[in-house]
Amino acid sequence: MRRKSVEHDECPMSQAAEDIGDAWTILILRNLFNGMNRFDDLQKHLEIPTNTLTDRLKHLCEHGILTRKKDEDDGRRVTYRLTPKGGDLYPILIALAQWGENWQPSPKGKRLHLLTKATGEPIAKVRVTDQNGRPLKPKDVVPTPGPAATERAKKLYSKSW
Amino acid sequence: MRRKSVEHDECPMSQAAEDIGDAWTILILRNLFNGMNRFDDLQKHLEIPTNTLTDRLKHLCEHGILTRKKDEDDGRRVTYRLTPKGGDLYPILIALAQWGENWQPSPKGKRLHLLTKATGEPIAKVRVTDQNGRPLKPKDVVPTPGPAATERAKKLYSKSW
DNA sequence: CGGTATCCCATTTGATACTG
DNA sequence: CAGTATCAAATGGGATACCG
Repeated sequence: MRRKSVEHDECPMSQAAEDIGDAWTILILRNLFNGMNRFDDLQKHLEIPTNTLTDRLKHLCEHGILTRKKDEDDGRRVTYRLTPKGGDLYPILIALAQWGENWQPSPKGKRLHLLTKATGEPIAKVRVTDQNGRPLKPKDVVPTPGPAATERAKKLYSKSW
Repeated sequence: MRRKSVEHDECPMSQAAEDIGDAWTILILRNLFNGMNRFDDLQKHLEIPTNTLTDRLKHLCEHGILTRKKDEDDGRRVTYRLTPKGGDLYPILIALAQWGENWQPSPKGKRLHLLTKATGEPIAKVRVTDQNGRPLKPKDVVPTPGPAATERAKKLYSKSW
């Protein structure tokens, strides 16, 4: 989406969404987290047009979420890998998966189980907590504008609209 | 985004992203979590075109994320509120905010602090954990297709591509 | 107040073909 | 293998005007 009226760096939330909120991008990241890291594996598995895949990969590389490296043995071969910044998207993807599975269930049952490798138990639900691990609801959290907050953000959080 | 080749209910992750991944939608949800629940407050604060706002609100209502209720006193007045399904998006929004603040910092400093109301301390970083609260990395988690998984998903998670 | 209805235009999508 | 090039078609964005 291209917007005129909303400054680009206004909100860390929507800025993040702009970078990864696209559905193709989410699918690509999902596959990368599962170890699929070559152009044509992605293309075949997702059935994504090659130019769209190029576009998304380029965008992810430019934003430091992926690295693109040529294989040293085979110069034609390219590998995409998650950077630390990319790897840190993991909680977001898992939270999306849990929400989707929970609230938009398939009539046929579960699509995806996320199990702890060590024990085989399901992982915990991703939550917002305080430093001691106590769950927090929206009303328990105070969003406070920092020095780089826009006027708009300050307005929102001061509730003087 | 409209796609042809990817079945609509394939992946809970990308399906969730389709529902809320749009940047306007994220901004609207953010404002709703902050208690802004009227059409024209949203419109003025976000400077979003009215038809786009209508579109996003309708979509969110149709997907059970918001309710639209007319004020009993003033029949002209309408209020949008988060449903439980909508409220459960909170961890996703917070995770997006934390990632954006962390990895796409503004040169001027922090834009948003998220503080625990009870203590004033920053909230914890949203993480993926096991049932005992121990942090899990992608390699510690086994994604397992459930009964409703598509062939494509099974293929991905079996790594036989 | 809370929207609809139009309109136009920039962008994006996906198909197809081609290349180093 | 990993893309580029091209292109027609769809779509979505935003401005403006209007309505119950």
